[in-house]
Amino acid sequence: MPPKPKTDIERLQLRTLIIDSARELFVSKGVEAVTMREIAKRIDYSPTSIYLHFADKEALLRAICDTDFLALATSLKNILLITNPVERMHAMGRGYAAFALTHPNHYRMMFMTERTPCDPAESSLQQNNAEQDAYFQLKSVVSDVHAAGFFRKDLHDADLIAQTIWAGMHGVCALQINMSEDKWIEWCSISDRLQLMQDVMMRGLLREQQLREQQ
Amino acid sequence: MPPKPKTDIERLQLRTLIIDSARELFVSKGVEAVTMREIAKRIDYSPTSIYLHFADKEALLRAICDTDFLALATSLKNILLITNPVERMHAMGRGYAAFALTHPNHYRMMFMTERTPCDPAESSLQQNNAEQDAYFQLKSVVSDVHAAGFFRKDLHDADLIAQTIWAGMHGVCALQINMSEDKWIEWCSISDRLQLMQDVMMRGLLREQQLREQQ
DNA sequence: GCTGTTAACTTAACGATGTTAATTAAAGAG
DNA sequence: CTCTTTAATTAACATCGTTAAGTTAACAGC
Repeated sequence: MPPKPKTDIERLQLRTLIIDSARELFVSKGVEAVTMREIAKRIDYSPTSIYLHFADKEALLRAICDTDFLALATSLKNILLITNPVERMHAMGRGYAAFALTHPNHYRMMFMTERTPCDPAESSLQQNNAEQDAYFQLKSVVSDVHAAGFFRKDLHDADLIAQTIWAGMHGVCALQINMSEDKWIEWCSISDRLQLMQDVMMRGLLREQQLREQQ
Repeated sequence: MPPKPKTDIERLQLRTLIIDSARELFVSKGVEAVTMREIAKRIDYSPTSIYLHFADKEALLRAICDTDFLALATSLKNILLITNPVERMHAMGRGYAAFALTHPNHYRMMFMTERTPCDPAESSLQQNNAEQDAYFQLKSVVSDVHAAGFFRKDLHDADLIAQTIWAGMHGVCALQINMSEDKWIEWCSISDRLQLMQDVMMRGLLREQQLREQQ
């Protein structure tokens, strides 16, 4: 029963319906449960209809990723309002970890799964937009801390600092998501691990004087 | 043409033949290329024969993992001979990253892939064996540094410290393996990122006096 | 009003995958 | 020589992503 003409709006609605249905499956049952056939069943279409909106499964997953990247940036937005730059940087780390640990499936897909590299040109998100680009948010905060002269004197590259902070938080979150059930390791509590990582980052990056003041 | 009796040695030989063949495929073409049928073709057996030695694909992959965990511990063994404990801890970090980045496929499977948690009871490796357990190696080094009184005065839990160091190195390596092709980020060189992470860890964990001496 | 053309959608099918069931062949035991 | 056991095989199943070939309905032009 296929009526013919569909406005751009209707096409977009169906597209987002597919994405939402796929995400529901994904969140509740993990990435393996996301099959084209199951998605189709949920929205009462045939599996092949999905291919009218997405080139393949990979493209569909990347569309989900895009909305998740936006969700991450959105969840961090309020933190940018904190005036003290060091405190803001600290809060960014906490906010990032909170997102990762409350949405582990999303986080895994975004940062831990092998996937064709994300090209900004093909993304629906705007790079260097403070509302959409979480890396830009982090880099901005790092730049502010640097402009205030709070980093150690040999640290100048905002990208390098941002990527190191990211790596530190990512390391804790990724191990937690992937390995926390592993019986080989006697895991300390995730809050202790997060706190020590943040502490180490601060001590390792900031001037001593600045450390005392934050205290 | 199945001759009947097989000694335990022959059974083990075939088992390791399967593992080796699977690993070859895995290393050269990635985890997706590892199919039961392809493995079987390589060793001139039927696909179902593999199931006489492994319960399922997951078990086979875990067997590969086990040999890789051993390979990691072996590659770090010489580092334990370094006398200065701080230098040893530093070298452990470098050695770990070197393993991760020269065997990215293995590293991904060991630490970045969703898999049923590893139970020490079912592993072929011995926990807390300095030749086989890389985490034990790290924890030993951390304990030595702690015993020497080189950590900051508020740091006492060797597990917590080890897990934080691990998370820091893992963060850098995991982002490199998974995201280094991502065009969204202007990645700094991996050597710079590794060095800053190690630097931050040292500054964040060690007493100031100890930092100056290492300099 | 009839007739294409085209868009939306479906059914059928292909090839590949992990895995199980049923079967065969050979070596040893009695 | 028969019987059991074991290594291995072939056949098959269900499921997956994906493509090809149809089907139906709305619009355009005459």
